[in-house]
Amino acid sequence: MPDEFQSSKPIYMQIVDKITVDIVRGKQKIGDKLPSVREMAVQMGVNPNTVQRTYSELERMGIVETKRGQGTFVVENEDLLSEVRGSLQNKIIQNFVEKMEEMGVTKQEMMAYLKQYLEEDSYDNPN
Amino acid sequence: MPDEFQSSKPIYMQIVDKITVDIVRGKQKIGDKLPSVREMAVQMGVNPNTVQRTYSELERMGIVETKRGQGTFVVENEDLLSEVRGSLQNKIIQNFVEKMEEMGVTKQEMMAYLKQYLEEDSYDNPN
Amino acid sequence: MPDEFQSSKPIYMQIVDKITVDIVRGKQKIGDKLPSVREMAVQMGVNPNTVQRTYSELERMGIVETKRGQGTFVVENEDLLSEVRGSLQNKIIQNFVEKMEEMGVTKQEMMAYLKQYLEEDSYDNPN
Amino acid sequence: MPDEFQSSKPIYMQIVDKITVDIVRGKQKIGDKLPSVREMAVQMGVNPNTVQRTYSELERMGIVETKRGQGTFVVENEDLLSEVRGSLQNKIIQNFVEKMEEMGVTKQEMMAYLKQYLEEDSYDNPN
DNA sequence: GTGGTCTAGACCACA
DNA sequence: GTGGTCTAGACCACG
Repeated sequence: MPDEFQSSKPIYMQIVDKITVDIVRGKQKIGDKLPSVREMAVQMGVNPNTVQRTYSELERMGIVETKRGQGTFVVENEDLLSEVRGSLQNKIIQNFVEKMEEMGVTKQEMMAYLKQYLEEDSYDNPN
Repeated sequence: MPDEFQSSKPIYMQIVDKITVDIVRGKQKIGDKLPSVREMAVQMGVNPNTVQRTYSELERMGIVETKRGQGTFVVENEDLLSEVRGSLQNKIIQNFVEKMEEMGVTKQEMMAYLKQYLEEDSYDNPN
Repeated sequence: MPDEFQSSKPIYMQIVDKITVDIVRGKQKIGDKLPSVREMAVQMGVNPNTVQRTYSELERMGIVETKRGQGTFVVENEDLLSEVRGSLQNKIIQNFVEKMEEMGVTKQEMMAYLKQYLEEDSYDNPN
Repeated sequence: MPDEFQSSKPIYMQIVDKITVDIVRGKQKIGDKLPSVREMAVQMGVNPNTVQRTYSELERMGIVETKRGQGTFVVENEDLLSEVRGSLQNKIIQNFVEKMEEMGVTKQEMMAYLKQYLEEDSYDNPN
């Protein structure tokens, strides 16, 4: 099995992921204006073109819309955002299960280990 | 020069991870001889130097030992392997929890979502 | 410096086209007074200078005439307007045929496709 | 009605259109390799990045696929290409009908004018 | 000021 | 050699 070593995700996609999470978990609210391309470029320490590409991708995904000469805004469509949120969570769970199965862990064990981990964690950080 | 963006893990480390998993989950048993550097290089489709670095790293981690003129063998130390196995699993769980928390998911929800996912999955793939 | 790519037609020419169509299809009748340069500029959301150039061009084309102190009027020459109308229609047809030929569509097919399109369209919008 | 003047389509989209037509009408056959990004850039008198963007868009549209280190190829899916062809033709027809209607031409007249135009054209260029 | 496009030139992983 | 990403710096149309 030659040839399947992951090269790092492109920067503009890493930013896409970051912003998507921010939007989906409500850190950026519906209708909010995102920082301008140039601002965001400075914040991220990246070239404006890279951010531009990020914003294009976000628009293509439909979770952001741009108004000419005004800026880029979180789309006002709660349903879409919910859907994206669900899909992201599912991907995380799926990844987790796959990796655990690869380690030879059964489903019952996964549940047990997770429960244990969360309970230990709760002494410092009760929830 | 942005620096907060992850570049891909070096290939030799990706192979380290892969072999570690193979050993820890018993695909490579205690005392087994690993393929020679050249063989492994062919199998992985990479340069022998890369495999050499991989084996060095595995030896440094203590889960493999080289016998001059004979080859590279999985170390005969069940306790160590157990420890490594536990540590790997913990890392996977930790990563999962962090990502879910980043999405604003509470611990209760994590358990519920995972349970649901595993149950859905079981129709085709009962375990 | 690539040069074979169309840059957008100047705005004043786009307005020329628009007004020409309005006149030729009778939305602006023979002898009608066009809005003043300032009015039209507001209507179109452009600079008055731009409209000025538009009116000059329309006058050069002969389909409009300016009377000092009174305004700009559609020329009272039905024949000329007919001619312009025919020429515009011909340009549209020509453009259509060229594009279809570029797609490798034969003349018979053009007729057939157009007929089909118009008939489908007629369920909602009979004419 | 201020504000609807067409700015020229971006160069990379003009190239997209051009290549799409070439593919769809069979000038570029199924499985054919497109010129490399750099070659095409020279041919078109354009920056390689612009062509790169064109190729990305073509891939996004699904009518082209790229093989790492090998090149960009026309996708081997006759059905998809047929569909695209139909859609392009429809767009041309639709544009034609809209413009003619804007000129106050009825459907019957469109058919008649087109027929007449095609027949006149046939003296030089019989088909 | 905003987003969008384009060029020039560079570096990367891949085959 | 191929496609893909990134930077730097420029210009545009828009509100």
